[in-house]
Amino acid sequence: VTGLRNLSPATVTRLPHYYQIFKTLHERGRGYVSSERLAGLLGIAPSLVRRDLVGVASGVPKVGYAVPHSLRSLQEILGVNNTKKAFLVGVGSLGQALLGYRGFDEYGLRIVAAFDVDPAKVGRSIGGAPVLPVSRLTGLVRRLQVMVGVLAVPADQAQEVATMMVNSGIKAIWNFAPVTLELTPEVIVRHENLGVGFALVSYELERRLTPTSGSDQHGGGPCR
Amino acid sequence: VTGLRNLSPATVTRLPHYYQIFKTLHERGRGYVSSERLAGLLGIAPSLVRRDLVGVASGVPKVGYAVPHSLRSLQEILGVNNTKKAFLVGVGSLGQALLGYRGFDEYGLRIVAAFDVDPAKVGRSIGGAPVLPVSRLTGLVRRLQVMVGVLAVPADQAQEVATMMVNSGIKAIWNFAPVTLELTPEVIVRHENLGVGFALVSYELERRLTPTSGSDQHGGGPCR
DNA sequence: TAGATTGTTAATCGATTAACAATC
DNA sequence: TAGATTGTTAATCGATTAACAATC
Repeated sequence: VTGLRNLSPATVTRLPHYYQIFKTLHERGRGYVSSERLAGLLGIAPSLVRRDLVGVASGVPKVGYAVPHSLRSLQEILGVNNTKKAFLVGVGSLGQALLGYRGFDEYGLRIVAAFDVDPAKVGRSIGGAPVLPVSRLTGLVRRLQVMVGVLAVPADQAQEVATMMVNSGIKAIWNFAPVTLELTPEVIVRHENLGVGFALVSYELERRLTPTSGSDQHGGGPCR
Repeated sequence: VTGLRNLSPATVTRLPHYYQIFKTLHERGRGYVSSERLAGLLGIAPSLVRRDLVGVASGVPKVGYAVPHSLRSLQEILGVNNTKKAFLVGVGSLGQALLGYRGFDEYGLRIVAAFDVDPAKVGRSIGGAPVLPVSRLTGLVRRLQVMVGVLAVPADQAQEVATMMVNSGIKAIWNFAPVTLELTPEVIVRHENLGVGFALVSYELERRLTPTSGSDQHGGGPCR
């Protein structure tokens, strides 16, 4: 009931979805929820839900999982006990959307400053983060103990900025630019690719709409 | 070499990453690439790369996969042969970022129109899509044969808009709003949750930075 | 030819499900 | 108490890897 460490990667990917669901249920005033209902919302088996929630929340037989308690527990695991400071580079429309996204704190991401080359953007403050000139990044990473770099620059500048971030001491890069970055293997890189989400939607549409001979119509369950 | 249908879900999730990589390699003028190099970039085994690419591109022993040919083939599988029309609702910062994202076409997503309740936003055109009043959505879905709804509205309006979309005939919802939607099981729903990406970065950081007794330092490979 | 790299199969691994005893 | 739902284990499934023959 402390961190992500002991969980499997598969469980870790589902945790934010559980969080989302518990938050929604909480807002709707539901006090308890069963593994069966959660399973339905996630498109997985109830037993897997119960297993995922070991070490997150304890359920009550015949009643289910207490929504407020589980929600608080998830907040601790994902956010409170797990906060990482980050710099975001590139204050275009995507960068601004990311900065404006209230709720990264809840997942443990604290964007302490944003950077851009455009002097017109420098000086403002978006979503609580000041926008600074990129030239100042290098000097601030170690001083503020920033671990994560969020890359929201155009594709043709991503490699350059990524290299600079890593040289400045950043340990992990969360890349939203549509390019493949080449960095030393010690650096953690995650390429966020919007195409992935849509490819899965598309795949599911094909599967359900193409009338394959004599097979069941749809596999059921949402694709999370 | 036609669609996504015959591929495994796991392969489908990687396809956009392959596409990205091939595009980057193409821009850098590389003519061929080996499964080993691709595997390194994706953090998977070379044999899995070779298996993924069966039905996508054919490699040449001792040479590798032809970059331009593989790229074109991926474009066909993901985009050309697979195009779905979509409506986007909610032209806030995220909605605008999504509309401005050149490259959805390449993944088969064609956003033909955007919708917003704010009259100030209506009438403009962003990323080639006209912004219309939400009231006009229902009448246009069947007329234009729109399959997909992209939800970029605030959380508290998402359920309402989603229900409307489904009643209008939309078959799949790609949801960027931070809420859990409740819809009939025939509807395909994908909840895009930015927390997932960051949770995995965070997980990897913990894994590598926490010095567990006598275990290997880092598992290596990027986390895609 | 020799050697590197593909395509493919069998073995391994991890994740998911089904079943059931424990529990409120 | 009876019944529903959890926690946990064993069985299943699918995805990944390793190995190797085929090929250029």
